[in-house]
Amino acid sequence: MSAPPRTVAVALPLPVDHPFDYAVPEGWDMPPEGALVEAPVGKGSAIGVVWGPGRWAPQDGVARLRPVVRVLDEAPLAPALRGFLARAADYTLTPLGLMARLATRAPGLGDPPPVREVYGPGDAAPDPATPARARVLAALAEQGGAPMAPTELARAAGVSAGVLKAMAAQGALSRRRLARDRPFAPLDPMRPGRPLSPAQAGAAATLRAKVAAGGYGATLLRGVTGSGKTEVYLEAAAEALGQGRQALILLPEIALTAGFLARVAGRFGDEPPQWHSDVPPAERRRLWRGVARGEARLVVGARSALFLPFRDLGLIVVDEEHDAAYKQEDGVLYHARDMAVLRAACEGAQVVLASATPSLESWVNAGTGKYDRLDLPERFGAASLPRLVAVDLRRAGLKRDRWISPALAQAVAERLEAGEQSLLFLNRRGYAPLTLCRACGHFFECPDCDARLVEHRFRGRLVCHQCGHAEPVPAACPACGASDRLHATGPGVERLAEEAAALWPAARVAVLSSDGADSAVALRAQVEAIAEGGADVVIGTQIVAKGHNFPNLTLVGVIDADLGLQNGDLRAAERTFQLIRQVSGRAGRADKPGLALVQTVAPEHPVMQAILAGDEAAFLAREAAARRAAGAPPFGRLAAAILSGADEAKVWEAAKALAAQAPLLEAAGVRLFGPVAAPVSRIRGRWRVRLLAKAPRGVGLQEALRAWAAAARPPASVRLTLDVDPQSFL
DNA sequence: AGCACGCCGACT
DNA sequence: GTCGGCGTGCTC
Repeated sequence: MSAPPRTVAVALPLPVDHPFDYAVPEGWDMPPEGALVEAPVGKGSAIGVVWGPGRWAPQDGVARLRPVVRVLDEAPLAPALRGFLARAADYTLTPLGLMARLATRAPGLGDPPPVREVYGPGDAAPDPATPARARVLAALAEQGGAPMAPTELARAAGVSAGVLKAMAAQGALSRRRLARDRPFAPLDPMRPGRPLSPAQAGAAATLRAKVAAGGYGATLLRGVTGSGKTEVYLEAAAEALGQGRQALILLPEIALTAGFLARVAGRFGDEPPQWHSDVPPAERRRLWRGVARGEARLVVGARSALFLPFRDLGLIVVDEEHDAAYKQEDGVLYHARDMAVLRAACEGAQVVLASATPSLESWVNAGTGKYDRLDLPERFGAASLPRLVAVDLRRAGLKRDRWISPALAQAVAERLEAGEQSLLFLNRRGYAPLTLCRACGHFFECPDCDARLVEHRFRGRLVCHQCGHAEPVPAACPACGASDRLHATGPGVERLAEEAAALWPAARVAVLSSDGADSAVALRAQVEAIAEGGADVVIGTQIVAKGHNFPNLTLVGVIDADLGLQNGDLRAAERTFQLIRQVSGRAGRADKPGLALVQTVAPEHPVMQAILAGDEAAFLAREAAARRAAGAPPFGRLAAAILSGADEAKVWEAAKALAAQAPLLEAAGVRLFGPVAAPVSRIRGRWRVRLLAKAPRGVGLQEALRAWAAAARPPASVRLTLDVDPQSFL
């Protein structure tokens, strides 16, 4: 009788779609499925997840298996989480190990928990009993014998650290190690929250009942800005916590503000832990462990929080579910909203998608009954939505290089007079999108990308918005040598600020864009400071649309409402509708009605008409009909194949080879379009060519794509990226 | 993803 | 005659 093979299959963070087998050393306990292990890979080692028993057999040709290095002292990933990772990997065509890494991405996992040393009273009497030693014991006695940190004790007793060391050595002091990690503040689901309106109370009761019933369910929670969606889904979170389960609230990163955390604290008595890119390593580790142990009950986080190792997740909220920031666009490509629904299904949890302007996908899913729908009709606190008025730019009589129409300027002046804030919205960073030589027509382009350089006058640089390349603005044209002929063409927020300063010299003008701060935290702080009254005229890109309330803001001016409609993107109309709705929703609070002036060259455009009429249902219905007719998402499915490489000819060659394998896709019911040069045909020196696969619902799109990509594997110098459900078509 | 092995140009 | 470019393939 030979002993059973002591092997495990380990999912490793490699771009290889199968787990690797390892031997478990004799005398070790077999690590359970889901355990985190360190395993040798090539020269080094990596942290992986035990995915099952090894499938190795002597005849497989592998001479020997290398042994696992160590089993990390962390909770194994639960079956529900592993199931989620496997299905997410399958759906997004991502190697399992790379997907699993998202769930093990806390630094220092497996390290012993951080400890601090403390001194308490010892068993022995000090010998000799010097006055200094007596003072030490007295200082401890004053604390009731509670252990103290060495520095603290030494200071309290007025002795040096050496005295403590000597006392500890002879047993006059006891040395203990305490966990340094703070415990998680208990959150009280029974604490009464803010009073709810009847509509809120009804929606909250429905969600509570769904959470209480247990099991999977999905709800689209729809309500205009200020309708109190947050209070409603916090009730659902309270229910999950009351059941002893955990809850996760996902927000677009920029919406994770102190204001939001304070609202949660208002409901539960303390702030919940947060998870986002600016959380420092030690705190990430503490939270990862706290979540795995079930000690952290409610987590508020950005999209990557979706991969935390919850022990018993009862609820996921995806706030601002329509937000494009939920799509992860590099590395592992996934849509956090869709993955949240998948995770909820795997966990037997409720998922709530909340938005004032739902995505068409979620709207359709609610229409077909795949999701339930809850509407919060009126604006909480009796304020009304802002009045939306178009300003026809064709008749506005704007002077050259001016972007603020007289009507808008007049409205801003009135707000300044009244001591109220105005917001001018323009979704363009920098000073001007194009810098042109008026003598020879030369314009500035990025040396590494197919993109114009954007002038950033505050920084005095020309910047590439694709790769970050920056160069100083020259005094003379580099092509023809003409000086003083370089002309900034078109508007950016910085230029708008210049115009605003000229129009209203006494006003405090502030620019809010992602260029203004070097971390997400700093940016949030900046938004908050301005919202609290730090400026009279706020000029911002789309970051002002997200999440934050501007209590004293009564006017919104949309500088160029047509901007988003210019690219032929599938979702251009939807995005424009959502963005303008969200931005205009910033105007007006409880007692001050708001006004939104929408500057456009095409007020008769159906999208503009829908925005102005505020008729969201009609807009969505029309958009849905158009997408259905085109077989576009969510009625059909798309996947993009992007080939990229430094050698343009090789990239095209690889793209044509893939296109030649189209019959493989056609046979499975998937149509292939392309290849075409990507709209941004070169980024960071890499040429990019796109293909688009389109399938009706119900067709095994991923399966077909896998076979197709395998049949025409591009050479190593060309990278193939498969993007299932692409959101961006660049 | 890293990393090593493997065939063709500028050097002590 | 070698050192080194990165193109190709592997990692249990």
